[in-house]
Amino acid sequence: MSISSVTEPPKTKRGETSRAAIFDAALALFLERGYEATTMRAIAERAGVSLGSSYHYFASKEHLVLEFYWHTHQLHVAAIAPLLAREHDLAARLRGVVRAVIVTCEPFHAFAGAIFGTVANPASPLNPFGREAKALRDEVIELYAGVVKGSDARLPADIATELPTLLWLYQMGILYFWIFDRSQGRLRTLDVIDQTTDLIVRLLGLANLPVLRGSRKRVLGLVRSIAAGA
Amino acid sequence: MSISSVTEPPKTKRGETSRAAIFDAALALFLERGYEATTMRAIAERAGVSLGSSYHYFASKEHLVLEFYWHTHQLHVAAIAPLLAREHDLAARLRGVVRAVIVTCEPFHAFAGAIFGTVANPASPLNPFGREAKALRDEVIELYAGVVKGSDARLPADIATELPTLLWLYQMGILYFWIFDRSQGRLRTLDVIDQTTDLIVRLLGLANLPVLRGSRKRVLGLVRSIAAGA
DNA sequence: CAGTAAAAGTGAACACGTTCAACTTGCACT
DNA sequence: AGTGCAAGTTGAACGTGTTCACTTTTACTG
Repeated sequence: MSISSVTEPPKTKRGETSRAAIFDAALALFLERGYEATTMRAIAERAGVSLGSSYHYFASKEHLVLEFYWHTHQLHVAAIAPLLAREHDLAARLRGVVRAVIVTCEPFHAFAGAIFGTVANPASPLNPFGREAKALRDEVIELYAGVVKGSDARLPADIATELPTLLWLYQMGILYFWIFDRSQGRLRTLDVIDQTTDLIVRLLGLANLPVLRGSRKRVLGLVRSIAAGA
Repeated sequence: MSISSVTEPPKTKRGETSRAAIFDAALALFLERGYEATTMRAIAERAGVSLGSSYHYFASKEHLVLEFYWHTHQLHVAAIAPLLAREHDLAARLRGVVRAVIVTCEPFHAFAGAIFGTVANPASPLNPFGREAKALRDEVIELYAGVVKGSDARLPADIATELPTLLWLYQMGILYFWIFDRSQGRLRTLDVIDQTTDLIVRLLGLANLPVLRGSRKRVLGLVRSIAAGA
């Protein structure tokens, strides 16, 4: 498990304490008031440090968001460990893992939109495809590689190579849908997850059919070319 | 052709002049310095109005971005008119229309990332799925409905209904890719467009195959359910 | 033409994210 | 104990987007 550092990690005990206090304060305030209504001054005050100190540990308010992503990612990893150990059917693994994403993030739904938007900005180096998010991105892709590898599904090599990246993209799509979902208990998102994971596994089974062979090659070529550029 | 108003339109000649001056100044400054480096004060100054006046016509800096989208949309519509009149092959129409999007937007590539990110924010009512962007969204979807309808392709009714919305989504995906594309002459994006439009048309042809029937129904059901929620 | 209400226009003031130069703390090494 | 230096800390100051109470201009009516 890698260290979830966004900027340079603290080098002293005191530093670690301050950094944690700042992030904890930020998370608490995001929950209480939402992202935009939470000011850096309020975060610093609640954390018991000065405004300047906050910027010593987090280069910007957005960096607090990236740290938040790390936080939820770790919650997610912990949540799915039992499932991944027990279940070996690909569809069930996929469904469970993606459902766990939105269950994990549910407490943060109210401010997820503001947070997602901030970091989705292509101009920011913190955007999902950008430099500063690479460590997290790689870890999530690795997670999905494990979901596929640990299943009893037998996939062609070319698909198995690109699938984890595609599933990472798919997870982002689900999260985007979830942000807009105002249904009770987020049932619509859960339903979409069930249907799409099923569909994905079904299409994977169909990919070997002669009629789809050509399209499959083209799709994978496209995915490789796109992934190479990012 | 609808009026491209973002907030309430001006009611006097003088108002129209001011509004246009503000937008023109904004566009010029975005081109010169980029989006973030352009301040509302600089826009007001170049437009020859006061800071407060800018906010009389555009409720926020983001609203200037939405107006910018209207602007490029109109350029796009004008650019594709000849093609749509002449060409009736669906693949060619689609390729031409999507290529025209990025050709139209090419002069703005440098600041497109900042602009896209600002308005993609799910927390903003200006986001592509949101209330304030509805008029533009509907118009683009209508444009793609025309692309499909004016072609000689014979599509099943259920697909024809949902396809325009999917193509609008597809266009946003292409734009997102284009933003990150740093290749010379944006050749990578053009290549991706050629391949994906071909692929789309091919898959549409395959949708009637018995093996895909089930998946097709599920995909369309999904699309309908997702579109209904937005 | 006078009156008036809506539209257009103004700039000072506010709160925010961020920067920075100066200050304090604590550890390593002699 | 003393010294040096990196890490940690500070809050005033800057520039930004945005708001608002107010003034000026415009268009229309009796």
